[in-house]
Amino acid sequence: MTRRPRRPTMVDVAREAGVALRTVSRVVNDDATVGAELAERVRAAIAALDYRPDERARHLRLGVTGTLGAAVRQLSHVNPVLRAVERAARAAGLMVLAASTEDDEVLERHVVESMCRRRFDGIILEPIGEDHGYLLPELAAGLSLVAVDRPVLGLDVDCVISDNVAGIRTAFAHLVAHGHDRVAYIGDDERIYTAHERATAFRACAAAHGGPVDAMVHTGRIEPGRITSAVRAALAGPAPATAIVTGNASISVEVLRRLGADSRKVAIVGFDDSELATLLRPDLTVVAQDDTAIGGTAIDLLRARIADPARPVSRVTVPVELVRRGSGELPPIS
Amino acid sequence: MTRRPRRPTMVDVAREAGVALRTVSRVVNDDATVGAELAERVRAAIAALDYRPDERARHLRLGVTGTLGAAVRQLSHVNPVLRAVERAARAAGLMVLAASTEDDEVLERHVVESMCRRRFDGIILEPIGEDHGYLLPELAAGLSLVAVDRPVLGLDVDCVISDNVAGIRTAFAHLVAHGHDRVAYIGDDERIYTAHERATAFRACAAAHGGPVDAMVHTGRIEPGRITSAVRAALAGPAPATAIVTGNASISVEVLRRLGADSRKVAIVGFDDSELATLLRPDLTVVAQDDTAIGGTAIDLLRARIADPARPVSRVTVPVELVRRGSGELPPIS
DNA sequence: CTGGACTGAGATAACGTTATCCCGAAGGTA
DNA sequence: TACCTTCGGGATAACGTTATCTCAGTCCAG
Repeated sequence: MTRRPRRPTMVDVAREAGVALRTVSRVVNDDATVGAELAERVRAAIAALDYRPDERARHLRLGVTGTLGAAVRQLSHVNPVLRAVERAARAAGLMVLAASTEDDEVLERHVVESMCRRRFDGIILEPIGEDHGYLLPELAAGLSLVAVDRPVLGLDVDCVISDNVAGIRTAFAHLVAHGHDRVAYIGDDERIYTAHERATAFRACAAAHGGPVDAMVHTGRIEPGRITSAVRAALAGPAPATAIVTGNASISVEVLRRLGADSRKVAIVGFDDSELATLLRPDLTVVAQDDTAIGGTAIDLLRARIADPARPVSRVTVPVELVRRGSGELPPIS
Repeated sequence: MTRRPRRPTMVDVAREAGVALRTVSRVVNDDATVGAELAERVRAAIAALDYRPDERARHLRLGVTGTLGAAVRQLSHVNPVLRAVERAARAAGLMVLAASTEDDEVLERHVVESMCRRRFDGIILEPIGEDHGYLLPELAAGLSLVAVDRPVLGLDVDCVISDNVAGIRTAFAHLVAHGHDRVAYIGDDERIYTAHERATAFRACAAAHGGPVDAMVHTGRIEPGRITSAVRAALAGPAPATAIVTGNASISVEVLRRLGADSRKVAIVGFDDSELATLLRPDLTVVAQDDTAIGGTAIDLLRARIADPARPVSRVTVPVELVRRGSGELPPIS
């Protein structure tokens, strides 16, 4: 008795049913050209042997795998876009298999190359880092890739991104409309593309509105100490900010953590919606991304790219929406 | 010119280098039995053609894919166990590819069967629902599977689960030690195995401690209305609870949302740690699962199962830990 | 010198599918 | 009856790897 029993193959089924290999294949693929009686015999043999087709062989022969890869920063983090991607792909009859890049350039490369070697039909990537040169030969060899959330720097690749500039503008204008004159921005490390784009947009708003710019913008890595000092700096001095715009959901959490009970005294508009937004009093006003649209568009672009590798590259910008919940409507207290 | 250029294969490399196919394979696999000069020529050809091995063919030939599947409830939810699984697998040189089951039995089956047809070496599953009969033929055919978080009901399958009973006991004892006599439990739908196990453990604690049991236990689906009435019921009446144990992280959030400012008046111990736990005042005392141990053990079990399909099934229980943060140390207020 | 052990590299057969051909039987018409 | 078409179904060749042989050489002992 062998330890791991060899799985039955089409040959086994064919022998069991007393037909040719090709006929089994026909039955499995619902080919109409096989007689009813034979088809029944084949199906019986399949059931008897508990035959399961081997997709590896199928994919090898077909050339196509019906599988999309998703290389995201952290699988185990909240990622509504990934959920939308899965759903859209499922609706299109494609399977999405995901892996984490853990914000590590080396790991990202490893993951993407693994997916390429496995000949996934296409890849959805949340790109990290600056150097994506390793993608060049893969793209040349026919890899279909769509970047999400950020573009692939230096490469002409399809991507779908939120309208960060409009989001920041909306947040800023909203606070100004509620009487705020001194608005601070606390954001993530500007080496991250999205963070940089948002910070830059904020600087432009602040400059256009008049008043100090650099003194109101605090960006850098998400570390407890940095956030604490950023909050302190924003709210201190002779002309403290009366409102804060935060650069993403994690920053919002950290800022709220620092503010504690003081969060009622300063107006806040956060970028990115999150579960916590409705946990606090007042609830958090946010600039929400349209996750469903982003995920759906990503799958659309990827399918189009797979269907026609020569089609022109498209970079889609998805609108964002201001969700008023109270924290952004507080009046200035000085 | 063809639209999608055929990727170069080993045959192409062999022709380019003027060697036999087998020699290319040897070079790719770092076989020492190939002369330095030839190896160099082959490597040059590989670089010139931008050759990338096709894992599909490799896996088909080898019989093994070096790939583990993870079928989890929601990819895009916080899931520290999944992260630990990925890391442990990576350390073992295996790739983890994950997909969501979305708490849908039909989808779970679809995902697992897809992974089986792709001949993944093994699968980590967060089982949902009651009927996992579809797994039987797969297991018989040699599928290696490890269940995480909950067992596969009715099937004798490896699994690794947190010590829910000990966790509830610890939480209960902790509150009693801080002077609480009337402790309520608000938990998830008991059709979910984990929820049922925790609720049952709580009932046992309450019964052992004396006093009402059923009146203190509120379980059901996570819906705003239900949580609201559960909280109200727990804190109302002639003998209101002075402390609450919550059944999981989502319940904790919802309960805290309902309590609002009142959260300072009732002691709370939550099951599952989460990011929000340190957002509020006082911070949330929780029974934390050892995610790293769970994920690591799951991979260990899976690898052992793959190596020896005949080994006895093991069901591992991982200890939990009480993390004191303030909310569980509040004195009773009546 | 010659025979055997060793060594590097080439033919070739798998792995489990699908697709291309081809053939034999049935049916219809001249 | 002979011929042409139709159609179900069987050989067999891919798909791109790896593994098992086999076989020329080279080197050294007898």
